[in-house]
Amino acid sequence: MRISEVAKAARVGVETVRFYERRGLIEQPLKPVNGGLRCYPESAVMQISFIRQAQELGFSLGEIEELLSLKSEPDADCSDIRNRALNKRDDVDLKIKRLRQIRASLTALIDACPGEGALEFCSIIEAMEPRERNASGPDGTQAKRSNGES
Amino acid sequence: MRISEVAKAARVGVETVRFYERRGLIEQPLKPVNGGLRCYPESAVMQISFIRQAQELGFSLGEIEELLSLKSEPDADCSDIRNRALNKRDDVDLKIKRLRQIRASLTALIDACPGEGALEFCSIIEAMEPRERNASGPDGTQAKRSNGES
DNA sequence: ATTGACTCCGTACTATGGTACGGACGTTAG
DNA sequence: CTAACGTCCGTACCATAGTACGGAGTCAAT
Repeated sequence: MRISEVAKAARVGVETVRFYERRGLIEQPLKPVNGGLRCYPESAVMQISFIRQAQELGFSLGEIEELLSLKSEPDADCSDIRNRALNKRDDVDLKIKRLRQIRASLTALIDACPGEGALEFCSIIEAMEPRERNASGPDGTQAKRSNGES
Repeated sequence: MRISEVAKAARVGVETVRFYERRGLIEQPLKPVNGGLRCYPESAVMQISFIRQAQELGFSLGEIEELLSLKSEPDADCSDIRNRALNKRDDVDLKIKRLRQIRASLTALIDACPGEGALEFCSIIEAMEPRERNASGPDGTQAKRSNGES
């Protein structure tokens, strides 16, 4: 396959394939010795798909790299991978927990907001806006903002 | 207050305060006309705290900027803000939903993994690894791989 | 044989949210 | 008064995950 075919099949851009090669996430096929364009094995599509799937599972490219490199270590075993998945699940749990807190805060804000009228009465704004903006000089130093450029 | 005091009170770095100024998220106090260092009003701490809170609520700096600019529009009203909060809550809901799917996938992977033994038998790896790598072995693609026409 | 599409490759740029640096000032304590 | 620390400011840099570009090479069809 040519790179554009691989990219299309894996639903990424050609540049993304190259980017993954540069990152070392996928192996770049050698150019034919006689010169010419690289030929990609079908498996490249699967590899890229895997990367995208792993990203969807919340792994960063760096983590995916680690995962991938584990495979080449002869004495790595299943539990290494499993532990990573376990850790990642904990990460995901934490994220969910934090999002739930965020959601609760947003709901509180939404419920408290009258939903109409001027902003002065909007409790969301109130929650975030300090009472007064910028008073004059803190110690009365020349509050006139006529020019003041240094 | 001086910038370092503001930064400390808002629990951010001095550079972050400056960064927010550059971004236009907070107003940079004028330098005293007579020269010297900028004096920050107490409210600057609240403004920065608000930014951080809004970030925690899942708003990006760009969105926070929008929120902030809404306040200066005289005919903006409460419902604009409320709708933004509503939209953001929907975003959060979506994120939670996706994370739950991710979590389920991870759990499936974890449960299916024997948890010990060589990687060849690890179902997590299996789930992500295409059946065959590359015709010539682990990395021995080096062979002359007579560029079979692709 | 020439055109046009595709590939190869390095480099540069995008956005996001900061962090760090260096030199010139300002401020304050000894 | 001078040293040492803080501020000011522009600029450069970090990581992340790509995207874009320009010029040269390659390939297939006309």
